[in-house]
Amino acid sequence: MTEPASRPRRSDATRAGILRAARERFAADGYDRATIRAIAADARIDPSLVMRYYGSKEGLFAAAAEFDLHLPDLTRVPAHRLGETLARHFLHRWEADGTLVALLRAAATNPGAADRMRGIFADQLATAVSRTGADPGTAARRAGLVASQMLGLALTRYVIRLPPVVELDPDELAEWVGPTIQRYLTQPFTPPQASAG
Amino acid sequence: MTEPASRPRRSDATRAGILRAARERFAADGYDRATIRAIAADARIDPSLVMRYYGSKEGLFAAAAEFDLHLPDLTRVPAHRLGETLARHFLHRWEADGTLVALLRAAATNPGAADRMRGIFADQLATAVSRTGADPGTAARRAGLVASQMLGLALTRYVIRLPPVVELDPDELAEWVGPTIQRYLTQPFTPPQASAG
DNA sequence: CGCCGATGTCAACAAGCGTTGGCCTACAGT
DNA sequence: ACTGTAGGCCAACGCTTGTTGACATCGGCG
Repeated sequence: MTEPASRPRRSDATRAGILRAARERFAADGYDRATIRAIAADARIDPSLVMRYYGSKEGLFAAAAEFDLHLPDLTRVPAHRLGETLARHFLHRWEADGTLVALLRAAATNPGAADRMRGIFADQLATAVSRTGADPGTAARRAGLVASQMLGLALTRYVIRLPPVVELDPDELAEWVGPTIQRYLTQPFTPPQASAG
Repeated sequence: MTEPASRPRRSDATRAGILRAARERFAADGYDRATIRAIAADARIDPSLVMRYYGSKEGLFAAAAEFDLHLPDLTRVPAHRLGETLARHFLHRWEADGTLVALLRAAATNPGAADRMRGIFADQLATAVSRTGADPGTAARRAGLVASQMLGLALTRYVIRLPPVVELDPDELAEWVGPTIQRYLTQPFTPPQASAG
């Protein structure tokens, strides 16, 4: 299946350039406002080449929005540090790679992007959470709650840029958010609703 | 300033219809994909009327994205129930009015919408938080953390539609998220980093 | 050299967009 | 009944978009 590296095609650099420009544009502008023409201009090639190599704008986005959370093996993390570990990992990952921001911006208006976002969190986050030893019946919900906080952080910090969230540095954010994640992962379901009356 | 109600203009119904259709379209499609033509079709009028009444697409959005969180007076809420109260209020408010979702979707790609979002949280949420008796020096950061969780919930539930977050009902969500908000509002800053070293 | 596929450019297409100005219609004031 | 005006529709504009197909250029191979 994997072709032998015998023929490093001369166009590989062009392909890669298009992909890099596409990621930047999608991250900065979202799916609709990022135009093929602008991406091609950034990569200093003709727009029609984008079509040749990626078929369509949708195809280009699909290639540009490939994203791996690179989640660590949570079975090797002490149970009481799961929250902090995850929070730190997410922040570190996002600061280094804008792809998630591109995907997030696009997911707000593009159904395909939203679908891919759901896939990432089902395949990667929910899977990792289910390996923490959490009750399998609750793992998906716990992963959803974790996603709500971590994506909310990405949204307010990188997309909407709420000043207080932008100004806090990653370490401070992890200290605040870590315990939240920890509780979503470990607190028993149906919490004491004692005072209900 | 406020004109006497002497002249209930015949076009008021049209204006309102445009606004209603605009809110729905902006909420469903975001700023770019929501077209004036589609909004006009929903309201069963001609696209040019939208221009007559709201000047431009930007103007229409500005009118459609007017949003009041209607936050309760937090000084009247017992200190230990602030988190639960706020979480419940947000969820209730969003289930009833799609305007915030419209603003959220648009804010992902439209700078003006993001600006308005920042304004809402500075003017309404940060103000309310600062009245809880929190240290004025930390109130803005606390409000930012609250926003990160609540907007993350809105994002995953209404925009990306992560299944586990969609399936939980508002009461369950409030039980999970309430304590998070409570901690963001009340936990002292520079939390004990005892175990370091 | 002469061929040929891979690589890249150019010009144009049809469609959709926000926006504009002219024209028709109905109603209030006299 | 006549007229002015507010409310509404229609057709078109200029522009940008994704996408396409014809044409140029390069680089290895006979």
